[in-house]
Amino acid sequence: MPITPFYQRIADEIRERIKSGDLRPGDKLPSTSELCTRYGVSTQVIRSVMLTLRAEGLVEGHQGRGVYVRDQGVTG
Amino acid sequence: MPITPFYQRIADEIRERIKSGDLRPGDKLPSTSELCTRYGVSTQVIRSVMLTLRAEGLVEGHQGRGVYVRDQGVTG
DNA sequence: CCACATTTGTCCGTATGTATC
DNA sequence: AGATACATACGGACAAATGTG
Repeated sequence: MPITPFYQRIADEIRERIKSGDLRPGDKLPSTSELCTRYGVSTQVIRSVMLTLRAEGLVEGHQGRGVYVRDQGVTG
Repeated sequence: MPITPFYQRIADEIRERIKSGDLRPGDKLPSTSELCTRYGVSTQVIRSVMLTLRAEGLVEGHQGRGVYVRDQGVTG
C-alpha cells in the first residue's frame, strides 16, 4: 500500500472541506506560511497543493490577497 | 498585459498538442530532463506542468517509464 | 538475482517579483 | 514606506519503479 505524499494529503483535506461545505465559496484559505507551519512542510508543497486545486477549479489565488474557494461548478 | 510564466506556457503548448491530436492517447511525452533542456527551465517547472496536466486528467505519469497521454474523457 | 542507467515522484531551502493592505 | 501574501523559479537531494544487460 503506497504512502500518501504530503501535498496530496493536504489537497485531499482541503478538497473534502470544500465538498462537505465546511469551506464555502468566497471563503479565504489560510495563508501559505500559515499552512506551512500547520502541516510542517515547505512552501513548495503548499504551492503544489494550490496548483492542483486550481487546476481542478476549486480555488483561485490572488496576489497580495489570498486564496479563495470558488463557486463550485462555475468556470467563469 | 501579464507575461505568461514558463510552466503555464509549456502546459498550454502540451495541452494544445493533445487537444489538436498531435499528441494522441498512449503517446509518451519527452522525459523530464529532455523538456528541461528543450525549454531551458528547471525540473520544478516541468513538475508544475505535469502536476497541472495530471490534475486536468490529460496525462498520467509512471515512475521509471514516463508520462503518457490519457484517453481523453476517460476517468478510470 | 544483481548492477546500472534512466525516469518519474517527493521534498527542502532560498531568492525575486508583484499585488494588496 | 513597510508588512503581508501569493506567484514564479532555481538548485540540490533522496526515494521508488522500470528497463537493460
